[in-house]
Amino acid sequence: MRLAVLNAVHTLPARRSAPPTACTGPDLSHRQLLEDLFEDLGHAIVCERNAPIFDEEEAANSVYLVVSGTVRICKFMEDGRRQIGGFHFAGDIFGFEYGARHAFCAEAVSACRLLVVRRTALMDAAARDAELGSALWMLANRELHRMNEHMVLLGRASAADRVMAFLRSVGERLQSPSVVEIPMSRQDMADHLGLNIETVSRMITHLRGEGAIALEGTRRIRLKDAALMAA
Amino acid sequence: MRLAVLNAVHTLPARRSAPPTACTGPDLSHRQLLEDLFEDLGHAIVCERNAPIFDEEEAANSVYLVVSGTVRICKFMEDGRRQIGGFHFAGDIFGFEYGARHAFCAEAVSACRLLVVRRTALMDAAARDAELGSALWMLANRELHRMNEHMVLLGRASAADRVMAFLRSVGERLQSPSVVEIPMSRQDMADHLGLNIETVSRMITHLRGEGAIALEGTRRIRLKDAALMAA
DNA sequence: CGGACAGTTGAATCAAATCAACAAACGTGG
DNA sequence: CCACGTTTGTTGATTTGATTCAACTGTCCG
Repeated sequence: MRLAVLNAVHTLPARRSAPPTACTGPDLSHRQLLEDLFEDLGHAIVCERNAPIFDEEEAANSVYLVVSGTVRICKFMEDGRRQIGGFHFAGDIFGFEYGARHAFCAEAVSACRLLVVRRTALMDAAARDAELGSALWMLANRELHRMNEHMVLLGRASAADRVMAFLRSVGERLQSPSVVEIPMSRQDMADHLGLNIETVSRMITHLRGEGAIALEGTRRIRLKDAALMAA
Repeated sequence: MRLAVLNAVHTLPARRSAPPTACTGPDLSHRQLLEDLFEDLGHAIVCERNAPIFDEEEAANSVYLVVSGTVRICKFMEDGRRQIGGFHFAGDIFGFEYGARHAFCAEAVSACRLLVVRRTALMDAAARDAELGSALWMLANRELHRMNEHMVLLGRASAADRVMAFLRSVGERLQSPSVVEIPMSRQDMADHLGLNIETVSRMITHLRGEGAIALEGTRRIRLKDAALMAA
């Protein structure tokens, strides 16, 4: 039942400039350290919209840094339903694994530029450089933190709360808290929030009716102050 | 709305023997390394049932290794509802944080013995010893992995599937896959699975009716072969 | 212009929550 | 060891929020 997507990943020369919309969180120096490392050790790839980056069960050989674009981490069930565990935006790192194989797959939500390093190279570098090890450590913990928050949402929140919280979180992570340019489809949102597409759509309509948000296009949403306060 | 619990954490002399029911996962050597470290650097504490170990917002100064007993990681919402992010059993480590403060609280599900080390001591040791750093790394990734699985459950699974998956997972982690001695209450299960207590109870009754499980007491459940296969 | 997606809206259905009672297990003190 | 109160777990009736099924609208792109 999985969507057929074009596998179109081409290599590109690595570039030196920092990603434009990165750097969420307090550890700017750590993040810079990691970006430098990816630029030194890694190579760049470009993925077009919906291209797979790695599949579930695939050998987990590489780790990825998002330069631009958005990536989704997902898992498919037998019946074709999909759960999106999270999204990664510019500056985020994804793809490290506990085991030798990926437990989830990664796909490009929008066209993406990524930097890729071999997992072994990263681990070696981390073993030599304590600062780097600590940066990776912070990153994993931040991810744990994000997931914990999301579990609360999935376990306890109403459909409207899930959608609102999602919009807020995307706004923060893309560094534009009041006008959010959503890179993913309603279906992606639904699969992330444990809802179905119709419910997501209805909740957006409902939040608009309440005056919590305003639509400036289906993928461009303005969050009203009141809604931002209630965080 | 939070339950009033007795704060009764006493110090105990450290002990050398390995925890009896530990060691899930392939990294036995890493786990041993961490346990040795906790015994060298840490001190032992005992918590009685329902005692808080740390609270949300509390400074995240320490990291904990479960010697025996069960710990729950939870978050409370304004309306008093609770989401349990996960449980920790003998051999598990919990309490590291991305920020300076805990984002969640930890409580003893049953009477517990824990080993505690200062976060700074652990980080220093990890900075000196690459092997140790890598062990911590593995641990965080395993936790990410577990959370991802749980998010799929919360987002997409029916009540019956959640309960069944939970019983299987507890069985595995306690190393008794077919007869599971559940250490937590139905309410704890409900708050972990994003269900309410009545639904958990009904699903257990339902699974019993289906022949997937058999009750040997409310907290002692036998998982039938068929149910174990369907993993 | 027309076909394919992506998103919205409506009506009917259903799974889980809620409200309410009851039963079983536990622990404490007589 | 048993009586009693408290906590924990189960079951039933009803309600409700989200899903499902279905139709329709808007938008992008050849």
